[in-house]
Amino acid sequence: MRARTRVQPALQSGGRVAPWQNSRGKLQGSGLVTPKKYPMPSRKAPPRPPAASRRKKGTVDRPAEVPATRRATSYDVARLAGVSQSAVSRCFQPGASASEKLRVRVRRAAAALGYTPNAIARSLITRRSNLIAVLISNLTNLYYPEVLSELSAQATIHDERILLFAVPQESDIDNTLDQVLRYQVDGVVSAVRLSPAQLEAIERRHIPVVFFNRYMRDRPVNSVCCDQVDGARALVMRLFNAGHRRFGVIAGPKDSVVGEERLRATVETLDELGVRGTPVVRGGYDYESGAKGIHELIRVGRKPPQVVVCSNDVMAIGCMDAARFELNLRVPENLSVVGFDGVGPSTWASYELTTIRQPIHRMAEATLTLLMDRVSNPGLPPEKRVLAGQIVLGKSARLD
Amino acid sequence: MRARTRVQPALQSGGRVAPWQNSRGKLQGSGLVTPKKYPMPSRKAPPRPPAASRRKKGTVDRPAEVPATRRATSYDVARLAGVSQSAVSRCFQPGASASEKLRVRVRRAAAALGYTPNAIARSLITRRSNLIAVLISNLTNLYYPEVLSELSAQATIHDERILLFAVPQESDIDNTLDQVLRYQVDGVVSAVRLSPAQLEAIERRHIPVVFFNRYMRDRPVNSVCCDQVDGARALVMRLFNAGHRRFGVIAGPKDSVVGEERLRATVETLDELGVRGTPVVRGGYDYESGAKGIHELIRVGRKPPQVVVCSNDVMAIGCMDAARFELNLRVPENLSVVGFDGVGPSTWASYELTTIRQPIHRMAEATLTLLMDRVSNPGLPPEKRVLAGQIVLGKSARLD
DNA sequence: GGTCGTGTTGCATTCGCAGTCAATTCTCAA
DNA sequence: TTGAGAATTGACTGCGAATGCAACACGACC
Repeated sequence: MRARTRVQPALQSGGRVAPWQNSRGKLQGSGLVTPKKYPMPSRKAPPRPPAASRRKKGTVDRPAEVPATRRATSYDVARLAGVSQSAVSRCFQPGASASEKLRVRVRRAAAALGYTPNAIARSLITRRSNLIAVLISNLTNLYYPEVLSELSAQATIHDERILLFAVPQESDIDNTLDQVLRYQVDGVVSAVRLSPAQLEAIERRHIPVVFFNRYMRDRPVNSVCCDQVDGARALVMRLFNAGHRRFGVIAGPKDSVVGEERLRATVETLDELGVRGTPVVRGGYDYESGAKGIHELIRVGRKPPQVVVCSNDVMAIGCMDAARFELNLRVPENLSVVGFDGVGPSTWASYELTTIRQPIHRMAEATLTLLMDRVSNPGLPPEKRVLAGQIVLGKSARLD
Repeated sequence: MRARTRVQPALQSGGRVAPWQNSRGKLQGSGLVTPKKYPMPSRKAPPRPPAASRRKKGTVDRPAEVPATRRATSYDVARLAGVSQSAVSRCFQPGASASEKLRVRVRRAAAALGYTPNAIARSLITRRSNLIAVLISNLTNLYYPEVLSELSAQATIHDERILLFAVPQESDIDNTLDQVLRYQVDGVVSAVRLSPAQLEAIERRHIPVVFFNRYMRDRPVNSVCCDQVDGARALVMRLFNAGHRRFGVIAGPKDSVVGEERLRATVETLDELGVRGTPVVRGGYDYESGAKGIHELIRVGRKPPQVVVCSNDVMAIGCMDAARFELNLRVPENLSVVGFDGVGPSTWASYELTTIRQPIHRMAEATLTLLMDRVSNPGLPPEKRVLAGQIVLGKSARLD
């Protein structure tokens, strides 16, 4: 039977192995080898079949495949340096036992061959991929880029790489999760909602999960959140104390746990202050939702609101723009608007939003700490860390 | 010789191997094994020493380690399904030869054990990690999140995962690159600048690189760009035809190749139109740069500009805000402002920026096509794809 | 010189899976 | 019923690096 078609023909270095070139670099044969040291190769790599990358017209011993010379392995380095593979391995590990002399020698050989340790192979045996899956949804949502940026910085500190899964909608997460599991990630940071079954699928593999600004209602999970309740509460109180009485709320979708929390905190606080029947409209956390939201609030209420509490900044911005350019209202003179998040554009001069700034840096820090603690110590119980947000007093709301 | 201690005691299911259970699943001994099929285990896994995860007080046969049951491997599945490991492997490969009966049987066993193929191990042997490194700098820059989002979608289409490297400044890329190389990525998409030496380090490992909206001046590389020249040219012409004569430019930093191209195209077009001596100030592509820029332009020119051409949208927005709120100018009546990129906020009602929208979706598509072509066919020569941008006529510039 | 301790290095094995080759079973026509 | 060919399945090896153990080297000290 002829050789089967290769799956990855372009990446194979060639079919056969030269007899002298045992692929493992072990010394074979009966015993006529130098007993002490490895045979010192002439220089560079031992003679190999001519690299097909520079093949000439006639040199076709296989159908059009472009083998490209194999990447150097620790065996190659070992051979060139005249040491064992283990020695090479140890030279690239921080804590391993190896003399300075050896290290120099090995590093020189490695440099000559352009050797870089293969993290894939290392992961296989150490059972540590140094990979963290980050699940994130609306990258275009202004809030997430900063989160991702901070998570990345923190991951680097913990010597982890980020495997990014930008899930398009909050849909088809199952396929994504399958990939997450295949890659043997050390941990998962999820800024998207996971069903209990999905979470279980991950935990069944003993992979720790930390939710970012999100948690699950009916089950203890690791999570890092900004304090929605306190923030919303403080903001509402200030607005109330400044004399506002007619409130309106532009909330997020119902399936957003933290969004609901912001909403609940807002309404409850108003309740305590004796303000009832505040109209609430739903949005999708995007600009258009904010614009539509203010129109709707005006439509449903008996009198237009004096202040609109939005569940995030982008909606607040949409609300402000619509109020100014479509409703001819002045902000904050005729209408106060507050947001939540403290994203970059909230500070732009056109908006100067009054909002709750999330401590994203510290949240990312906490997230990775929580996660890595659980990587090295799988027995730790779930933990929720709630960090206080910071009120930013902009000019979008009249606060006396 | 007694059995050696295992390499990863914490992750092993137990110290000893049952006589029938050769660690590799090989049948050993002279020949007294069932010739046809593998011994069907009672149910689930074969009898093992009690999992130490639920160890009791007395059951300490190893020092306090938290083993946590090992993840299921293809051998475990094979044993449970009563087939060989190869069979299991084939059942999880799309094209492989396996009967429907076998597939069903294996999948059932896999489900029972919660088995997921180990992509790390697979990569080791196939020499394909299905990982793509994406190097990106200012994630907070409004433009990049959308890029990342689109790249991610495209990567998924090509069955690749994204290994994200969000490099803090344009600094210490060398360490980052080292990690890129270690992870045996199939390819690299770089939205950051690389030095020739850095690029060479990657190409030496035969890893294809595609630059995103960027290229190298003195050396052919794969790159996908938006047409800076045509875009800038068209925009300037329209502005000129609308009667503008006094231009000002807020450009990017000098080391941004595409930024320089935008600048050069702008200045050259103006030159052709007979407009000379246009003042140019430099910014860092951020909001504050735009604000500072307009002040500076007014300071350096004899007369204030009628129109400011900014090298990106965020600076244009900063410029507009400063013009309106600090200089009391009306946009576009007293000052026209144009940007470049077409990021989300450019369409907000407060700005309605006139800009060149980059076709990010198609750029991402082209990027991955270019890259994957070179993964499967390393011999392909470098290629540069330039896609036309689209003029967005907002209200930030008077265009008659 | 001998003994012990410390530090360095090599050997052999292992991680989980894919692919090769050979053996076996199945299919269908003669 | 048999044989040829196709389809399916299994045994075995190796991808590249890490690591327990053993062997060795070197020095200090008695």
